[in-house]
Amino acid sequence: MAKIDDVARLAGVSKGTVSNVFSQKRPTSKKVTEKVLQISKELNYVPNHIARSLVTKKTMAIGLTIPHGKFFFSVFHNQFINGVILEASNYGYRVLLDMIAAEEVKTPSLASYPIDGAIVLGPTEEDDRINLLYQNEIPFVTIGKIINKGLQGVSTVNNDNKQVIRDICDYLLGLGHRNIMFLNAGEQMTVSIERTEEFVRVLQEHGVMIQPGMIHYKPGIHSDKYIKYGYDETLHSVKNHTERPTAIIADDDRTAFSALNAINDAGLRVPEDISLFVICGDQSMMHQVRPSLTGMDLQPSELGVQSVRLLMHKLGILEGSYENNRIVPSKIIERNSCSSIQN
Amino acid sequence: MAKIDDVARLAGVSKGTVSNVFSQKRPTSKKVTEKVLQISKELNYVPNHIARSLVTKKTMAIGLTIPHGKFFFSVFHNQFINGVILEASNYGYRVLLDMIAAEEVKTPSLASYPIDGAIVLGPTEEDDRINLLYQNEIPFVTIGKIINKGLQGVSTVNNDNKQVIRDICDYLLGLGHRNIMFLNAGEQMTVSIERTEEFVRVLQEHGVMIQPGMIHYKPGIHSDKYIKYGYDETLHSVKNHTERPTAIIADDDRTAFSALNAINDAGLRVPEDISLFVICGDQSMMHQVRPSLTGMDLQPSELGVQSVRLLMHKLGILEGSYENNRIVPSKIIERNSCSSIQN
DNA sequence: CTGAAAGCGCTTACAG
DNA sequence: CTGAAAGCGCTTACAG
Repeated sequence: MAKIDDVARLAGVSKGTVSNVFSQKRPTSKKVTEKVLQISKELNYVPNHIARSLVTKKTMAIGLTIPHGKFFFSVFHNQFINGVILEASNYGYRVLLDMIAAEEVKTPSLASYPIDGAIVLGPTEEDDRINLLYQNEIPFVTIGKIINKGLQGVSTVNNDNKQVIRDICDYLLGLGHRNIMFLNAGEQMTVSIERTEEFVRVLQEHGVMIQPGMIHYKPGIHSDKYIKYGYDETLHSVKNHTERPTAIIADDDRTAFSALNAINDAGLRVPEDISLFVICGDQSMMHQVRPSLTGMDLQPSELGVQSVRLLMHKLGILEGSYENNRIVPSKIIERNSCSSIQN
Repeated sequence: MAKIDDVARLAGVSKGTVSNVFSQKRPTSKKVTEKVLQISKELNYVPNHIARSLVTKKTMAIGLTIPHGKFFFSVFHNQFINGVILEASNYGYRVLLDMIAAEEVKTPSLASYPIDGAIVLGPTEEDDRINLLYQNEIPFVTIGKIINKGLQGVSTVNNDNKQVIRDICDYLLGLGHRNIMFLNAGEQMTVSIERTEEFVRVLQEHGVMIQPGMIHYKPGIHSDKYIKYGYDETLHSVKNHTERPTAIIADDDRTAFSALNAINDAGLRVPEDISLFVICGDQSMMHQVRPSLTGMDLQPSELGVQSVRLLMHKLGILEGSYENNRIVPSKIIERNSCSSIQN
């Protein structure tokens, strides 16, 4: 590969000038510019990104750290990543997919991360990934709330989980439902905790007592119950004819499918007998299935876009003041799986 | 951030020695090793990845180039990427998500790609991304066949598209189906071309004439017909009671849903009236839906793993001889959407 | 608008 | 097993 010296020599200019033609950081005369460009094309020259990075201290890449595990990608993550890549490319940034494994954190014998900043997906309490970034002084943005008293100026992009649940409950209560079952996400996740709190609060505001068995949590990803989460819980509750729920809130589309199957297997129908609401699912899938599924649009792609923008602010690429905690709005998309209760 | 000079000075050794402690490329005495490690820990020192790359000419990153567009991520891509990341991390490699836009290719004013090799998803004929990689002398592996006479030693990982179609046809023919509708992928894709060829061949071998309207192609992603592909085609063919298909092969799960909806809307049932076969879909989704969908398991994750291995061979990381074109096997997963024809 | 030179933080023959 | 020095391919004050 040709290097800057080759181009400089053949173009009869200095290395600095060649550099400026490509970086545009200082003006170059039209004549010189053309000559340099022509020679570069002939030599198939392109500036070496690594060498440039070494002096500019910028890699023009952001890391997207994803939780370690085999099944980490959901449609939600998908769309999120989509938004991240698209927005990052607007600033000339590339995205480095990073799956920081636990072992890696313990043996930091590796070279420092070649990224300018990071976006952390699914942060947990005591998150090693975050500590690592913090130690290496790499600016980062987390998706979802992070509980960590030690760290200062942590930036977060998130849906308003409480508002989401409030909206859903208001919607179902408005349809006359009083007995609502909630198939929540994993118990240890901060999002689940917030949701449950708000779920209980809203229902109590409306004078609805929380019964045992009304709230369930998704089993761990390595549990064999993981894959059929929603089925047994629904079937069990539905068989109880006196107190059976008239509406079910499902964490994601897959859970909703399981619930739907259980309802059908019990000889009941959605939405005539039981309404079904999906918090987080693939919109086009929810649209195509019969009955089509009413649910929330959490705008994962927008979450991705906003997290990149926030990071760009922290990196000084984007100027102006900014809010360290951004909320991405969500809205209910009504389809055919919820109906008002028949008395 | 501390640098190698700081560590060397405080540890009372040369930079070269510090370098060796971290890289392990030359032996260091236990005493020196411990001292260096201790000082490094105190200073929070980690070798600078960029500086290292500049001299070693290795970035320890591979690029995953994905087609430009807003909806590029399907479940298939998902799982594929999953396999890529997991396998790459086994060799200490990171994955740079790259969405080479058309404009970018035209203005190569950007710095050379900081990657050691690349995996190209969804190559098309006359693919600018491939030309770019070729020009920059970056080793790459394509997923799916690439038609390009000019390039030598191109490596490819792929399913055996013809075998896939042959297996599917054999399966359906074995169930007694003779009138099979094929909802294929996009017309311009090499995979579609191969599939159609084989579809026609197998059916003709069994004495089945190809009728007009038996083979359809997925509209472009920006077409408004894209989202409902499969519905109109199915409804139209199903209404024709004398010649209606008894089996439908759908490119992906979404297309299958559309077909399923059309069949139901026409008052028919799957699989009693019409069998439905999915080529490429999310297995767990296909499992959960009712009726559960019989289809192919293309092992996208394995495709990812194999493409990384092949690339590692090309990079000289993995030794030994290797086959430049790898085939990942696929198998039929029988569920409840196909049944033998009732005469 | 352009050039000469120092320097970014490492690794790697070379020598011992 | 260790050190001194050159060099990886750029950018960037500094000077003109």
